[in-house]
Amino acid sequence: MENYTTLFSCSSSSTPPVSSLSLNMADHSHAYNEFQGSKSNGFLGLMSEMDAPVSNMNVPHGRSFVGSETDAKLGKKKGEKKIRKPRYAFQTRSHVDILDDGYRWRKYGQKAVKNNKFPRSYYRCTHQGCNVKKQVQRLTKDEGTVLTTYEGMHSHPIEKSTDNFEHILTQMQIFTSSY
DNA sequence: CGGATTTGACCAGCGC
DNA sequence: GCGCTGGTCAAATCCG
Repeated sequence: MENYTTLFSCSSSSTPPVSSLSLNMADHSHAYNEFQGSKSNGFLGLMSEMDAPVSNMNVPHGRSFVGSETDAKLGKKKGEKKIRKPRYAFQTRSHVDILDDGYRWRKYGQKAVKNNKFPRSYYRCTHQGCNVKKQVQRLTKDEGTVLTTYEGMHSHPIEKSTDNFEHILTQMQIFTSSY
């Protein structure tokens, strides 16, 4: 699991506690049955999908990971204001958009995107002072895959048990920003 | 009754 | 300069 953490840190050289992320993920107890019970097959099948080529996502090519992110568009103001936070994209094989990672999210928007016939949902962490955002979008190509993009870092302990999240992680294909 | 969703409006950046 | 697109706000609504 450490390797995932490494991936996270790469683009966030300037971003603070990468440790918190890994910590949060490692911090768990158990709520596994939740997934085993209702969504069962979803993640199991994912494992096999795992080594399958990820090509068909909207990531341009090659540069699927490593923080190249930032800059690009968003003409910076005067040299430092609009620094875009690194974003971490997870492509997950699941039939449910709601991937509960243990944090409490409040939906604040939904938008239809041009290349997807499915809308993209915008969520924000409800914890006070924690403005971590994430957006969930489902791939047109196969609706069984959702792309979750996290932006920012949680500055507080996780709110519910996430034993399952660790499992999900091991079965996810991880990318970082740049698309 | 309080907090979470929904949904259309609004806004800013970018390409043409 | 205009229109398109992505991202956010906020009022109305829903639900426990």
